[in-house]
Amino acid sequence: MLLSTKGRYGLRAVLDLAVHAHEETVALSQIAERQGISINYLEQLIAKLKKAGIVKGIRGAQGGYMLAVPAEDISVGAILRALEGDLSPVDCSEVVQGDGICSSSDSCVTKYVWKRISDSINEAVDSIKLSELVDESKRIQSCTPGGDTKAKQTCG
Amino acid sequence: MLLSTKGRYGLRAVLDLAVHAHEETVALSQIAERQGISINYLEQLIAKLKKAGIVKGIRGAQGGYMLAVPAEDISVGAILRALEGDLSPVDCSEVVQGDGICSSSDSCVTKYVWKRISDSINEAVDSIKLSELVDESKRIQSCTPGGDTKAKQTCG
DNA sequence: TTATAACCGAGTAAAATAATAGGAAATAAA
DNA sequence: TTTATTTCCTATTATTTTACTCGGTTATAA
Repeated sequence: MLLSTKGRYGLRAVLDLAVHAHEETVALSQIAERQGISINYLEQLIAKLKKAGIVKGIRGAQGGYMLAVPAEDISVGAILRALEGDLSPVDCSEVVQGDGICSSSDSCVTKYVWKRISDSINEAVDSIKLSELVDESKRIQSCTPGGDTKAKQTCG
Repeated sequence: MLLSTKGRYGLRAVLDLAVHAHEETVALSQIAERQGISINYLEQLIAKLKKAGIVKGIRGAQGGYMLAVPAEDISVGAILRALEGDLSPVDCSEVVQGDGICSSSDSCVTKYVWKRISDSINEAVDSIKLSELVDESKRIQSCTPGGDTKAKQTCG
């Protein structure tokens, strides 16, 4: 459980928003209900996403949220970092810097380990775009109208 | 900070143990002092490593710990998993299973994301063997006898 | 016999997480 | 202009996890 509910709920919320992007705006209450997340808590998560420039809010009646940029331009990495902070396995000071020179030789070796893990995670999350998840999500939905999960053959 | 002190201290402790493996056994008190970790806390970490078959303890006076298997056969992944538990970003039930069929289509898409992150992390940590870290550690030590960190040129 | 050191389980303080709560400000619609 | 809606903002709180501490028991070399 390396990720907290912030990242887990938050990604689902953004995906929900992206899937329903054809509507003008999507109210938090709708996302909260669909995803089964407390609206008050979701409010805090969306605030982080807003700050990171991933979503934007429209205030007032009939207001709501929408993506600030196209889904193609949003990576899962950007979303998760906005919600969870840096995805490094340890804090920044413990990750070896670019020049590869460590101040403390004692923990220098483990720093390389943290760097390799860190790079690996970031590479993985940055390679996934929100648009991919939207496409996949729509594909799955179209296969199971009304919750019919029998049609696995053509939709697996 | 995806990893807790368990994984961070623990890896350093195992590395310390591996580096000093030429001695018969290494007492926890020695590792604790060298690494600046509370001996009582370290005791709990080493218990996990012992349970995982990574180290073994020799009881009694002049006892201590040693690697249970050669350093070549121990991956950083095994060490971190022993200490931190599963390195998955979310709990097991939220990671898509092998057959690629999800029960809940709603969160199915995010499960693929967790799986990709999970695979990426495990691939990274499993590819690093403890013996590599030992070699690297000895190389650095030999470059800086008495803490001389000026000899970066030949040792970078 | 004694010193040493692993082994074991319970407890505890601090921090982080996961919320809850209550209101202020903006805006569309009536 | 009023009202309903919805974002926006800050503070508080309950729960959980983390990071230890403490006090002992058991095994064994000297």
